[in-house]
Amino acid sequence: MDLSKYYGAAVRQHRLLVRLSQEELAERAGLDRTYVSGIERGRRNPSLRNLQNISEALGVDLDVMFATARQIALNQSGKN
Amino acid sequence: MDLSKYYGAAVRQHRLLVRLSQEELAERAGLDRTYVSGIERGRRNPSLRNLQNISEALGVDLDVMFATARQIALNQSGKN
DNA sequence: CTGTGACTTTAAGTCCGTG
DNA sequence: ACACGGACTTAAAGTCACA
Repeated sequence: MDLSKYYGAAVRQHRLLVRLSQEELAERAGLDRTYVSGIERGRRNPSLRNLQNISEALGVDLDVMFATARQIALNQSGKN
Repeated sequence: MDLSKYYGAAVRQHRLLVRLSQEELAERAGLDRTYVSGIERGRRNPSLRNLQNISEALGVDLDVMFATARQIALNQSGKN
């Protein structure tokens, strides 16, 4: 199972919820814009430190991020 | 805040709960034993893929792992 | 505003050992 | 069964020009 893909989707979902652009999120997290882009598309395998940075920038705890990721994964396989 | 420290404590807590040694956990997760040791001591910054590998090896979802980590962090600062 | 490939630098992760 | 270290290989971090 490709978790990075669902994690990326969760990041995007929370980012849009708080109406940030990738650039704004990147700046808040102290990361490059293109790196955040890569994460949202599931092309990156971020380290714990960056998972935490992004979580804090979004104002969401990491466990919530991964709970969201799991929900997205379930909805994908459910295919409603 | 040093999340890797609390994440490491959460790994150890769940590992002891299912009565695995570090070596057994490492083998199940496809990782090196010294690496798992480093993670539990908060000296490592593991990637998402390995966070997932460890979670699966422990039979615990990632969001639960991080919820545990947060509980441990809270109990530390509470110091009851 | 975002996706993408290519790239260099840094850190992750392995393997050998010790007490 | 675990902590810890050194040397090593591999992958992630981090950046860029361009679509």
